Amino acid sequence: MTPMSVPLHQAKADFFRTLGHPVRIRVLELLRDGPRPVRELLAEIEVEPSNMSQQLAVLRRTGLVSAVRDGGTVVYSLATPDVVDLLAVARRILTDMITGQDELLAELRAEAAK
Amino acid sequence: MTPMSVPLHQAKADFFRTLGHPVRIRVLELLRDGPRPVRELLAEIEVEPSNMSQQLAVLRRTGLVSAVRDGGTVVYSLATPDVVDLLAVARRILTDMITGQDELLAELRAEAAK
DNA sequence: TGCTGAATTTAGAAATTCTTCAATTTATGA
DNA sequence: TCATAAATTGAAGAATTTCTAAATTCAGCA
Repeated sequence: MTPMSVPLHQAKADFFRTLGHPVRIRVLELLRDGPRPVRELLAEIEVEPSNMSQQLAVLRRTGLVSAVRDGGTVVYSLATPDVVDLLAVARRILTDMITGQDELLAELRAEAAK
Repeated sequence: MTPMSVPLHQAKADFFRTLGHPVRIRVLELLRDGPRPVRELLAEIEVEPSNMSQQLAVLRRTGLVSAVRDGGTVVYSLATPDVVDLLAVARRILTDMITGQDELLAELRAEAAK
């Protein structure tokens, strides 16, 4: 049996890890609605320009977004529309988990009221 | 229009970050096929028991898996079947992205054929 | 009780990631 | 050419995460 996919699991982990940053998540969500120049991303997300560039570089390296220079500005867009699905599934899971916590909280309250 | 709350983006990022580790990914994939005791997870994944416990603790904290004690062993299972969808979408994106890297691509295809 | 296997916890060092600041590139307009 | 805006890059220190090893908990059993 092949040394079963150590690099594959690493690749998957690396992929998810690039999503593990609030600024990068916000960028992807903004790009869901279409391409945007860095300037606009900076207007919507509170972060220093250099930090934004760093996070954009991470997304670029992973291949999730692509950048095109247009004169003085650089326009970013999603490299694949599949990212939209991923964010949607993630939101569904988070919604389920938070709902579950609410239910648990309700149970605790009911128990305390006895 | 109300800005999406900062804590929400943090929650999303935290969620993805818990997926950003090869051992944790591997555990979730094994649990896809059903509940398993820690002993079996250790038999399939090359990692020290204490390290495994730590990664399982991360998954537990996030609410992705749940653990039940059965005598001397502890059995883990997926907390929500949605995780399966998430892994599937992620694989689809990876397939698209790494078309140039033949080795990884072959492994992904082999996995899809199971 | 004392022993053993299974699993977790704790603590610390090692490695990685994040943030910030200064310097640099690229294009545009005076 | 010079100046400026937009964006990126590089490097350092701070903050997190990860890994390893030792100690601990828990259940079952001689």
